[in-house]
Amino acid sequence: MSSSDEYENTMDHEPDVESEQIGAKSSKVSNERKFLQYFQTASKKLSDGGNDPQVPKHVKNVQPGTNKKRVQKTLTFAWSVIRRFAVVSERHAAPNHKNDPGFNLSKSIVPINHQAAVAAKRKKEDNTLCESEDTEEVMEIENSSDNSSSGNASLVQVTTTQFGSKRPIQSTLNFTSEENSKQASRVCGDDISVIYNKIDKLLERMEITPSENKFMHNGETEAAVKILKESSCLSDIDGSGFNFYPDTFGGGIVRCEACFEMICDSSPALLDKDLLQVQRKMEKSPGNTLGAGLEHASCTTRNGGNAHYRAPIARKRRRVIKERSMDVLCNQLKSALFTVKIKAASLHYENAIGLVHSCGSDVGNLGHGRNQMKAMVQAFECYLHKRTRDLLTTPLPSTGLPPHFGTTSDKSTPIHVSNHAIMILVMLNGMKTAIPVDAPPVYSFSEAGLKGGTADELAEQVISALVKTLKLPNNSLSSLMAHQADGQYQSRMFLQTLKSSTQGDNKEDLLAAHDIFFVIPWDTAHWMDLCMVDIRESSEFLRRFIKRANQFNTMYGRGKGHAEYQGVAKQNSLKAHVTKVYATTRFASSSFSQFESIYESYEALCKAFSAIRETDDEDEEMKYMIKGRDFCLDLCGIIDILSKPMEMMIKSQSLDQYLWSVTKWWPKVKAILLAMKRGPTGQLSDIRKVTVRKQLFPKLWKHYEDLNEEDSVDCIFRGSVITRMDGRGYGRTGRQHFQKEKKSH
DNA sequence: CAAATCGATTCCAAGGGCGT
DNA sequence: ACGCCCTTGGAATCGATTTG
Repeated sequence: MSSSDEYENTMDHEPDVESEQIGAKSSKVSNERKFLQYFQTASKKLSDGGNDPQVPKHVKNVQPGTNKKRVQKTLTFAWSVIRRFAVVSERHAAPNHKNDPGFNLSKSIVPINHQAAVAAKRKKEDNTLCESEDTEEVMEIENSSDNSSSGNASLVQVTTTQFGSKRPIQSTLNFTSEENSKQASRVCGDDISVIYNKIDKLLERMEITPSENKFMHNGETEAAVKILKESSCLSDIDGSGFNFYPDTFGGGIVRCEACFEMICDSSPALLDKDLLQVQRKMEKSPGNTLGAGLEHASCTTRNGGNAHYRAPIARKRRRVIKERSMDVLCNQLKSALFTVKIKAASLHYENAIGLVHSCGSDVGNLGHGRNQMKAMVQAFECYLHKRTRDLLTTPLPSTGLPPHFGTTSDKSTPIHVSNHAIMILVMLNGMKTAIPVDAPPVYSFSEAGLKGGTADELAEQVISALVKTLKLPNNSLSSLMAHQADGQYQSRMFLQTLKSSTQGDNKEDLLAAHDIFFVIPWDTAHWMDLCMVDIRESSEFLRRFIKRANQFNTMYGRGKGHAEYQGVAKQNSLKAHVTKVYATTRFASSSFSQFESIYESYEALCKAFSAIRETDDEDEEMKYMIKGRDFCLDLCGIIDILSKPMEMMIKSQSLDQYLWSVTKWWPKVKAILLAMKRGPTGQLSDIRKVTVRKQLFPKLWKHYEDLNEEDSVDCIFRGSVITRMDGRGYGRTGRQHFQKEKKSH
């Protein structure tokens, strides 16, 4: 956090649940992958207010070996067989282990791949009995609530006492290698009863132990035992706290969930490994057996039952941490989204985190740097692409086909690098929607030289955005119907490349250079803007007029001039629009508003000029430029003439107008323009004898009489009238001129 | 248990935009 | 032209985890 001092006093309400670092915690899973994993849940949580019952399931899915469904189907039979033997074996367990203080719930782990187990056992009997069990090491979670500085639960090894019985209580099965298990699966025998005995012992001990062990005397374990006893098949143990973990050989292991989770959580490296790999990992020496390893992952009553007693506590703690992690992640993702929305640099992600924290929300204690935002933005992007992909590949209910769509693209150079912005145009819930896809850099430099910018390369970029970025399947490309772009894309090469990549080559179409079913329409607005540029550049009249109109912005656009303009307008209670500049690089339609705002506030502008800036100097250019009668006439005329084309241009820019509507608009506009060309009627050489039609030139008509007044002092425009003298440009003001004429008469 | 490695964070500096 | 601010990449540092 860049300004941590500011927020330090709010640290009091930091929950004291644990001291583990919450946030973008690192593990074997890469940062980006983890964000992607979390993002779906997080985004769902964002959307439906956090009441997502799927969350624990999802988190669980990250762990291996929890695929219960498959097992419940295949091994229901096996479990029922085991249960049948249970009654018989009860007699065995009671006398054999009565005086066995070490006998415990660690036997809850029972391999039930029977054939493999039997074979392994047979093989084991050939060898000598394994003595390595006498001293065992139990992995145990250190209670980390007191040493919160490091915070992370660490594994410590505890040497446990020896079993009372000499013979191995749990038949340790030696199929740690794939070869052994393959060999084992070929052998079948009746020693399987040994396995059943283990389960009997387990059940028996679980029943006995609670009375002997205060730690085991909690409702959860008792309930688990009850469920386990009443189970007749594997699916019944659901909810008992024990779970079936399948292995890769079709068998599996019944484990105490809480204890196993505790082990796995404390050693994240185990998460990426499968069952046997976990086993090997947990074995300390190669000589150790699978059974011994399993025991470590089991629920155990050793150490006075402490381990199992702690496991549910640790589990609850983990769940609290997980929930907090989701909260934290949501807050962090919200901050990142906010930063994106305000179009700020990722540095401001840090500021957003600071703000969120200062508002009392939990932001964790990791993942606050701007570098973290990169991964989040990538996750956003991937998610958006997925949503777009789903939209484009899901068949519509009406047609049974995926929706047709179009693309549009344009180049842009914000600073130095030109980017090719590519968007998809598609109907979404009945609304025309433009979805951004990608913006690859146009030009690249390689050993072959400068590359990019040609028509076919641009077309390839469009295709690449669809195929590589969006990962659309190839058959979806045939739904691409059109590409909308400006002049540079109207080349045959672009169409050809795009069409052959999406819909395959069709020579007839290519020869005709167009295909009515695959079109590249030109953006109407761009086309009209080019017309406007042509008109502007070819007309000295317009250029001069724009130069004169820009004077207002120069004078009153900002600073002192702006204040004096606004002040004068307020004093005289006049309308005062903010002046604008006619930007030649921008669309003519956006610059057209300049003329309108001048028209609206011309009186205020002139008043401000007359009041403060105007001098008595007859040669002052400015007063003729902005207060001339010809300027007023031109202003009204230009607004009248251009208003219709500009209206059309603005309409054609909006997304909710169909491109081809312009074909209906243009004849009307053209008719109006032609009618304007015919009138004003009268002798144009003498402006005072020209009549203006109200319908065609509303503004000009409105002010024409005023502007024709010989003494125009009181006209609305309040400009000094300037007449043209002897074709030598602007002479004196109109008033001076008429005064002179009057004198001479 | 120490070294190595990895990841997150912070500090620093260069470069560009923009207002004065 | 100058200075301030923003952005961004890289180096340094710190802490946690893994490995030998």
